Amino acid sequence: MASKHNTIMKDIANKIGMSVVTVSKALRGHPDISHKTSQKIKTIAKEMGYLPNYLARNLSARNSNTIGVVVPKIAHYFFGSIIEHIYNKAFENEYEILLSVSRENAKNEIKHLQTLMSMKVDGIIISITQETSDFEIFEVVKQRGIPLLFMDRIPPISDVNTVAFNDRIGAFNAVEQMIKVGYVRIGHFAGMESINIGLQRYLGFEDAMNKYNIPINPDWVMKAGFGEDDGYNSFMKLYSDDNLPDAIFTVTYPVAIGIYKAVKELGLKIPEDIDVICFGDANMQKFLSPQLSCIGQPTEQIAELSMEILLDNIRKKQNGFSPRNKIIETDLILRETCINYKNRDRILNDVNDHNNKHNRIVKVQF
Amino acid sequence: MASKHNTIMKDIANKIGMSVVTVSKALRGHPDISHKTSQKIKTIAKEMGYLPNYLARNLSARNSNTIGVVVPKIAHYFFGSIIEHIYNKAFENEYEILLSVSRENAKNEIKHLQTLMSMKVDGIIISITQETSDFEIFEVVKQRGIPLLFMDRIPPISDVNTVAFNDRIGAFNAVEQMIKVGYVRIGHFAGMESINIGLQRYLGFEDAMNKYNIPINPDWVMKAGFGEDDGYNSFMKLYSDDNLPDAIFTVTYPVAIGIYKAVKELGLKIPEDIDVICFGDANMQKFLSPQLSCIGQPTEQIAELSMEILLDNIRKKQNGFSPRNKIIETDLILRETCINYKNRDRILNDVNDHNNKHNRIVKVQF
DNA sequence: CTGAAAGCGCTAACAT
DNA sequence: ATGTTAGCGCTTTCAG
Repeated sequence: MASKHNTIMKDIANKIGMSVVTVSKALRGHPDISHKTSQKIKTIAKEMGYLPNYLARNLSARNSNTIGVVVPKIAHYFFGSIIEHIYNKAFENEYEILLSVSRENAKNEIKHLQTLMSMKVDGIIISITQETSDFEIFEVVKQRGIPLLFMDRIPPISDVNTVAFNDRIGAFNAVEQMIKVGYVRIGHFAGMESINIGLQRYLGFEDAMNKYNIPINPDWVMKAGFGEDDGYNSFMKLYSDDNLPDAIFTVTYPVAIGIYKAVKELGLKIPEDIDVICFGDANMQKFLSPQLSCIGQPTEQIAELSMEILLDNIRKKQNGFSPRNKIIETDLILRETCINYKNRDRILNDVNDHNNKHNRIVKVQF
Repeated sequence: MASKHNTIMKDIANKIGMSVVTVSKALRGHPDISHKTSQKIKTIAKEMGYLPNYLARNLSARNSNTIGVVVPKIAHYFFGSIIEHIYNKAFENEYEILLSVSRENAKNEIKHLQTLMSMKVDGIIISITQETSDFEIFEVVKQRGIPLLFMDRIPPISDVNTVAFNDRIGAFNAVEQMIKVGYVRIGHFAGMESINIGLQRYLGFEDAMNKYNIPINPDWVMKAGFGEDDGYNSFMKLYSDDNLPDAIFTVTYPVAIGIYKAVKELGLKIPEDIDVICFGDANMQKFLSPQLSCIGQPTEQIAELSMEILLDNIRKKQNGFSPRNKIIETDLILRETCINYKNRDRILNDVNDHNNKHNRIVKVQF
């Protein structure tokens, strides 16, 4: 530290002939100190370019005014957007954010959580990776008394704060939309079931299919990951098996993008050859051709609510705080996919077929 | 801290009847300690769920093994991608990343820089906001002896590390491509000139126009920001003035997206009514319709090089380190825009006109 | 209103 | 090979 300029409290204290304690108190606006000396000290501090040493401050004060955030990805509209909102909320409340990116890797996730604990953050907001299956680390966090909140991606453990979207209803709405448009041959590119968003979205899909008495073709339910590659590969698989459904509901928008990519390569057309709707909105979807319809997740809402609950937990953790679990509703955003029959005749045939076989009426809106 | 489980070194020391110092050394693999006791201590530490307190460690060791990163945005492919690569590099080198997002706000930027200094980071990588015009804070960082590196967005100050793309040549290549395709009526949606990427890309535009002796129409040079809104508004302005060029080179891809949006709303067509090429690549561009051609920036390269230089600076700062300035070349990525004439006859007329007037030959490749 | 004493958890320098 | 001493910069008692 060969720097000219690294004022500490002691320097200020020496300069004005007072003690370090007085300086410390004055700088923090402690009522002990008279307004006059307080002002004087603050002025001098500014003149001398004083900056507090948070390591020392936090070590001694045993709180850091810092909250840790762990997300699986960052080059991704959903998380990018959430993080910006978390920052805003943190700023308002004079908290710092320590951001970690696990890159969908459970080992990284553990490492990051340990680091955050070692940095003595006041609380943690986390969206777990798609592969997280060992939940012990979360127990450790809890046992250490660090307020913890799971956001969007939630592990099956109890007694923790959670804020999630209503994935099941959202998925249901998407699939119901497909059915209302007239589709019967419906596929679902799903995520892992080990994670809530994978499972719940699958269940929503199932709910809708069941409600309309449409049998689920297991060949068309591809359980993979949440990424573009997963969508691409799943689609290619079905295509090469010559076993394409008419429309696909995807668990995330990158998966849908993967389908767009495959479709483009294969010289197919959306929605004529295959129609698509996805869970999750992103800025770019309205620029796709055709514009991708989706289930929109209000990211600002999840970010703000998560922060509010966590901050509340931090403030009240001494006097007993019971974990809260919140669900946020999603929006059905209709753009240019899954809004129209793609092949009136074939669909009519399919539907008639289906209705004959299943003694159940699917209405088609043309 | 009403937690059951917050082992500190002292607890370990007590348990095995040794001193805290021995534990500290053992845990860090200090050669002082015999392999045997070292192993023993490590085992016990693990059993007791010991996690180091970084605040204490860093306060006493006066280095934090942490580097601060400040970026203007995060819900943005370019920065998202860079950050992921920075994380990878940091991991390899056992560094932590403290990530701050300024949200294009110079005040936030200053605040974040102060926080990072207060947190005693070992070094800082920063991409400044589009509005940063007061560079004093960077001097403060330098004076404090904290290694500093500017990445991509660089202020006009000397004696600091910088890693940037060759914006001028990149822009030149984009505009030359437009000219080769046959455009003469070329506009540029530029950024602020106060920041290097704004200025350099403008200069590259100018270089190309000059090389081919095409006069620059100042009405078509819109100097605004780097966002989608800027592109949208600029385009709407030109449109409502009934003064559209044939093709536009944009300073960033969000600006181009803004044009796509305006074009869609106005019922115009790309590239028939207006052609576009932009600086900066993003995952989504190949899904736009038409696919947007651009100048690609190798994000992995800039991230890795930045980290390497910064780490080198950190290691050598005691024994004198001279700031390094690196330039990375860009790629011209041709997709579906600016690859073809949009109106052969008109362009031929334009070009003939132009050649007659300027005694210079622009070749059109049909 | 101000300050002296003690300590946060850890590490570096110097013994032993 | 292990321990003692001192201190990182700050905050929290508790006396004055």
